[in-house]
Amino acid sequence: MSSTHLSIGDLSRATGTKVETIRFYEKNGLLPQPGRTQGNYRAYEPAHLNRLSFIRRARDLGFSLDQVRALLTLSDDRSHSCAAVDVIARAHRDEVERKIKDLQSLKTVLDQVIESCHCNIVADCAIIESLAPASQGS
Amino acid sequence: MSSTHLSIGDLSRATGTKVETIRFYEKNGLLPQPGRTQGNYRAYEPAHLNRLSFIRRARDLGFSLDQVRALLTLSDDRSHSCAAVDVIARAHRDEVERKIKDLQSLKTVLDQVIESCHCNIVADCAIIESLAPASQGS
DNA sequence: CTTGACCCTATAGCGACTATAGGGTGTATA
DNA sequence: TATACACCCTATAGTCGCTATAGGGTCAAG
Ligand SMILES: [Zn+2]
Ligand SMILES: [Zn+2]
Ligand SMILES: [Zn+2]
Ligand SMILES: [Zn+2]
Repeated sequence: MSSTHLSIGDLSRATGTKVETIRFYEKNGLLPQPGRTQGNYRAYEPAHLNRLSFIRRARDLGFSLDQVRALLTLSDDRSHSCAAVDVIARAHRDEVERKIKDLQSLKTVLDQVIESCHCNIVADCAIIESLAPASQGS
Repeated sequence: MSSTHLSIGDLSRATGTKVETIRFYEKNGLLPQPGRTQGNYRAYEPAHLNRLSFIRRARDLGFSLDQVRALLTLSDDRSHSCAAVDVIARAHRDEVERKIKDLQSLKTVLDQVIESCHCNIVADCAIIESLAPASQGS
């Protein structure tokens, strides 16, 4: 392998991505197919590393693979308006906001349920009671 | 079907659970197999309805199916200490708490990223820049 | 007697990986 | 030179919690 080419392991180490995940991104059209060595090893260019870093960063920020694909396409069209980028980012932020709210009200209920358990045996357990619809007799 | 028996559709309507989901719970050992009618229809007892309500309530609270299975087993052993119930509930609450924190710091970053976009074209877009590792040239 | 609502099984799909089986390649060392 | 070992390859199946589809059977009403 020439010094300008990177193996899949190099990309893996450089980005903290599992090798299988990199192949998965390729199979799913997020990462373009690289050239191959004589031994059929993938031989990446630095641009591949940049692209993979982009993907991972976007994934870290919680964007879906579909959103990442869209962001990549947009980022390739450098002269295009970035309005579409903004739309994707805001949609994602709104979703994160919704999830936070959902989890917060969930936690409130869980706190109440857990707090209410001052018992010893399951028959009297307020946690179990809070799950059961009525007196169970199965 | 006798009036004391419930069809899968009855359970579905009573709990807001899709029919396929009920069969899925049965296949995965959460809901015991009911009797069958002459026409091979599932014929549920009221106890099944209670159990399904329990499952759904626990799922609404975000417990995993494994956790629900454990809670069901514990709730069947009425004389047992409820310490194990407490452990499951607290573990779940802690996880929810962690997720909230993760999403909150995620949202902070997303807010910053979105806020920083005052541009017009992708080439200058701060959102794209925040994803890219360096200047891209692929 | 046919329509239509309901039910059955079995299987595949979702998202985003992860893991396994069963091999091939390339290099360092005994 | 043998061989050990790290690394790479493909293809396929598994994870979770459903959901959807295909291709049928059952049952009551009109
Ligand atoms: Zn090249
Ligand atoms: Zn208790
Ligand atoms: Zn019965
Ligand atoms: Zn912008």
